[in-house]
Amino acid sequence: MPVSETSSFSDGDPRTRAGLSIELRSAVLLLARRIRQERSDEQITHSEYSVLAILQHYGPLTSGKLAEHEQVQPPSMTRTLGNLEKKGFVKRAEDPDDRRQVVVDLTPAGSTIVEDTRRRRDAWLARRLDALDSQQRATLADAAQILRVMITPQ
Amino acid sequence: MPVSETSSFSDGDPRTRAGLSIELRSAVLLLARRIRQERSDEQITHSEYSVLAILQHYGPLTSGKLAEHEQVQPPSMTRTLGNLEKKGFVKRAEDPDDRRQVVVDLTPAGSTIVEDTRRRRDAWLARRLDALDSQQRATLADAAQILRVMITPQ
DNA sequence: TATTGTTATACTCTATAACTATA
DNA sequence: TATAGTTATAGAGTATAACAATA
Repeated sequence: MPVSETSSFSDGDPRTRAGLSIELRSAVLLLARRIRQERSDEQITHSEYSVLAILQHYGPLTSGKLAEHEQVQPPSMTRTLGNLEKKGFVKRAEDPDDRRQVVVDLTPAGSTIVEDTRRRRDAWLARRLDALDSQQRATLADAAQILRVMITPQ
Repeated sequence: MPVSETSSFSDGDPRTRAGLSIELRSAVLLLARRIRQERSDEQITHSEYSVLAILQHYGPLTSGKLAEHEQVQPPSMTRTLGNLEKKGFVKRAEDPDDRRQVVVDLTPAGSTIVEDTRRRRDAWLARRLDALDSQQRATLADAAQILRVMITPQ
């Protein structure tokens, strides 16, 4: 491998447009896999935790709104909610004003687990962020903002 | 929600340590899903493409080296290689010096498909990167480098 | 008719455990 | 015994298509 290379690919210099695409994609896919594998609390998966965290923040939401927030298709949310309901962490109820809609809310157990889980679930990533200097953290913070805008459906 | 907030979570200010963890995780997971869903060429999945790209760059590698490069367990790589072999894009051969090892290489069809696919597969991400200004792209490039180091097993 | 959610089904990605062949 | 890879099995996450209930 030539000494000038900083990555695995011959066009992988992240300062070029093609290189940025390659490097960003590779880094993002690896990090996503790592995050999903962090299951310090065996009671809930990452997707489930994510739904509980939304409900904790926003309060009761319909299945459709949750799917939209998570950018998944409705059947995917139905499945996640089914699992959460089986575990006793959410309850589903018909909206009395529009009985097609299902309003989802945390149970007390769900409230407890999402609070208890947050710090443990964050441990892996937080530990690595702590190992960075403040300049690097600032760069990642900026990057997260840019990515959020990029990802938002146009 | 306080006006100072930039995100969905009450501790989601990416300038705080907890907020950075939350924002980065959310952005990374969404982007990873989007990238995996980009299958402009229906012949290969993203994981398969990724293996072909490595082989194109490095030349023939053992199954173990490929698993290490992709940071997956050996059986995961076995499965991906099996799929690629069925599709005629790689061939596997015993290493004559150590017959436990399997050396994997691109077939001519594999070489063709990885080249043909690269630009199409990159289209979604590249389009969005092109919409950014050069300062934002530089930030993402820096972030990709930082993430690469963070992710690397310690 | 249009919308909301569910069921049925299938595919991708990944893992762990147990095994085979070779060193 | 140790290593490289495979087979068997399972689970998470997601999708599309077809459907039911309600508006």
